[in-house]
Amino acid sequence: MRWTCLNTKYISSSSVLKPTYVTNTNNHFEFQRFQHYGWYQFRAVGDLPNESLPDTLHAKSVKNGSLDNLDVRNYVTSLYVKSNKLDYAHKLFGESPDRDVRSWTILISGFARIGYCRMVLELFKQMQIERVCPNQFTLSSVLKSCSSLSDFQMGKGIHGWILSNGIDLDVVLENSILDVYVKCGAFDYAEKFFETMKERDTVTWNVMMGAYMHIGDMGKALDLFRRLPFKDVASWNTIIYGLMRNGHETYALELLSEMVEIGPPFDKVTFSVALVLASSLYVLELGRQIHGRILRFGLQNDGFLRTSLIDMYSKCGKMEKALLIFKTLPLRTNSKFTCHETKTEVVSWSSMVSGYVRNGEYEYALLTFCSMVREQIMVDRFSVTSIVSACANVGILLLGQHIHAHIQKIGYKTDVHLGSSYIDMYAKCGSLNDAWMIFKQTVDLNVVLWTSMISACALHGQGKEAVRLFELMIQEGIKPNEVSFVVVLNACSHAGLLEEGCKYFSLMKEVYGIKPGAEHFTCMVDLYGRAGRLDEIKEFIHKNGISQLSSVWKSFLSSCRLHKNFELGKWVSERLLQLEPFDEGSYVLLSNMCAANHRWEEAAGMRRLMQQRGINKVAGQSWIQQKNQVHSFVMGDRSHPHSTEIYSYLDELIGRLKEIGYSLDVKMVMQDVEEEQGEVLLGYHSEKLAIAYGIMSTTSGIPIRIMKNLRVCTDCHNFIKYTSQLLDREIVVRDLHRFHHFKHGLCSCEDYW
DNA sequence: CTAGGGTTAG
Repeated sequence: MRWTCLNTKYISSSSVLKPTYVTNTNNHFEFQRFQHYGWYQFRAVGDLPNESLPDTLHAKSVKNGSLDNLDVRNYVTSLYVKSNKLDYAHKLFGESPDRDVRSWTILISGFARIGYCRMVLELFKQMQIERVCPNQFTLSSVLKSCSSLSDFQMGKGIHGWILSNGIDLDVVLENSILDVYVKCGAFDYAEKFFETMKERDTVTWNVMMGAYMHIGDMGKALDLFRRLPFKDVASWNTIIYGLMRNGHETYALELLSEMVEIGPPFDKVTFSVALVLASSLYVLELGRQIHGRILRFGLQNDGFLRTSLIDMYSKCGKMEKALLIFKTLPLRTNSKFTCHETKTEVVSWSSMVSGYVRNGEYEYALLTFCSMVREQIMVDRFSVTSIVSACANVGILLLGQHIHAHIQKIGYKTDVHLGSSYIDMYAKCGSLNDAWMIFKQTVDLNVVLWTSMISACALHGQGKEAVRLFELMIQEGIKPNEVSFVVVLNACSHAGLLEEGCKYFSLMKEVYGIKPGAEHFTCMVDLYGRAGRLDEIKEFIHKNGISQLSSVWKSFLSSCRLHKNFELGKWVSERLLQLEPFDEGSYVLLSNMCAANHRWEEAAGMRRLMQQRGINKVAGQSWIQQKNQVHSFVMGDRSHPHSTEIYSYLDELIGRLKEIGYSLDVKMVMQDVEEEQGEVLLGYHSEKLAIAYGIMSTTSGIPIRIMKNLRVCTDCHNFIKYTSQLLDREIVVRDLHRFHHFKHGLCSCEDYW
């Protein structure tokens, strides 16, 4: 986990986030937004010779009275649809005195094409009320929308209706039905239906292949692919994408090159899939080559490929490149876009936002998000989710609340994606209560949501509560996955629950068949270490063959320090330095272990070695938010405008604390600090300065929240405990790994962090 | 006027 100190002056101006769209919580909400940004400002006409044709024709037919004719009206409507003026088409349709199947179909297929599924279903409902019998075209459009929305009931209903009304089923319609079942995850239905199909074409096979890939049955999918008599581009795309999603990137890459040799030429989707493949393999070179091919094919202006490129570069850590691609986005001129292009424009923006978040550049993420709002780009669910996650990592509660309110104003309901981000955000911003509130309010709880909540508890030192939740989750019939186990093992190790931890570790392997990864092993080593079972760690490492994992050795070493086992620590550190000769953490750990055992000479030697090897330590920094400003402090810092007052208040405070039993251990301050080392005397560590400022500048009663980029040292931890007692003040400290809640002289971590 | 394949969460 990496925290960032963010300067809110750039982003806190609340006017920036003023909601600009129509707020409505009913079903038409999406439609209104589309109207607001979408088609009405667009004039592009696709394949029409003259963009004003529908309007001209419309006006003409009104004049000569031919608009009373149903066929003419249908024709004009279809022209509007073609030119992406769906609002006009809809209006004309609504004003019609009579409509036939064709009128409905034109409109429904138009909305289905641009992916506006809710409108399709709404129209279909009206159609039924007016007792108009749908034809095959209508039905397949409606089914497409059902599958996009994963509306199983609706799809099943339509299927039943088709059967009972004796509608002719052709391949296209049958494929649509099959697709609905697959998309809704009803594989038993899909398979049963597949058996009854009269005719099967390439599309049918592709759908089935995709279905097998979706449930992770690679064998069946590959078998099908190999036996397929005719493979089109989509067959290749499906199989390559499926392999990749199932974690077989290398195999996917092999097939991609096979495709180059003997397969059909690439299309847009192939390029897109190939880019995702490059980024999941972290092979920037491959991505570059694909980019080159896209340029050669002249496809660089395709919206979807632009977002894929942005995504690839950002996943490979090249935000500058991503930004270059992003800048090729045509400016909004209100006349050039079609609906489809608007959609990919939105995705480009949200890709940028999530790219910045992924790369830890939260400030840019927030700025981009703000521009998005300002430029009136439709803020979609993706960008909203990303931005919540940016707030989580920035850790400013006020900002998070602000964004939360804004999202609610836009009208997005809290689904699982957003919900888990909210929980994470509130937890990381220090408000466990709000995290709980979101958790309790969300209706469809899935693994990710539960895992977020369990992680939230663990983060705030409530290990036992985390374990209780984990048990509850299993009782509710939710299957934990690998992340859930990382989180629960983490909770166990924080709370010192060795037995439970071991139980879950074997449960994971034996009952859930999850192969432990580096993180699980590290948690286990941590667990043994905190419980003081140092000898068992050696055995554990040997037994599991994990001696190449440096995180395991790091955890081992800090346990040696905790239990002051110098000899063993020495042995461990040799292994660690072999694995990570340039990692600052290893040196810091080692020097601290020496210090903990009063080996001052060796501790100093360690730091000298670091200097010789040119390894720099991250400077300790603490920050506190007051109103719209972030005040940050480093040790011994005098740059703050009120620094004189802060220091004299701190001295006075330390004096008063000493009266109730606090003693400043200079030696400890200088040495036993994991991160901030004692070049400056008297222990003006950054967190003390931040807390002093916090007390001075706020009224009593409200908790003081400070953040630190490193771990808290023992002395400061002590200092804060006494302060919370003396001033009867709640102090919340977020350090590198967790939250400490200080109250009445005690800390939620129970002095074990 | 019609089907299949491509980016969000812990």
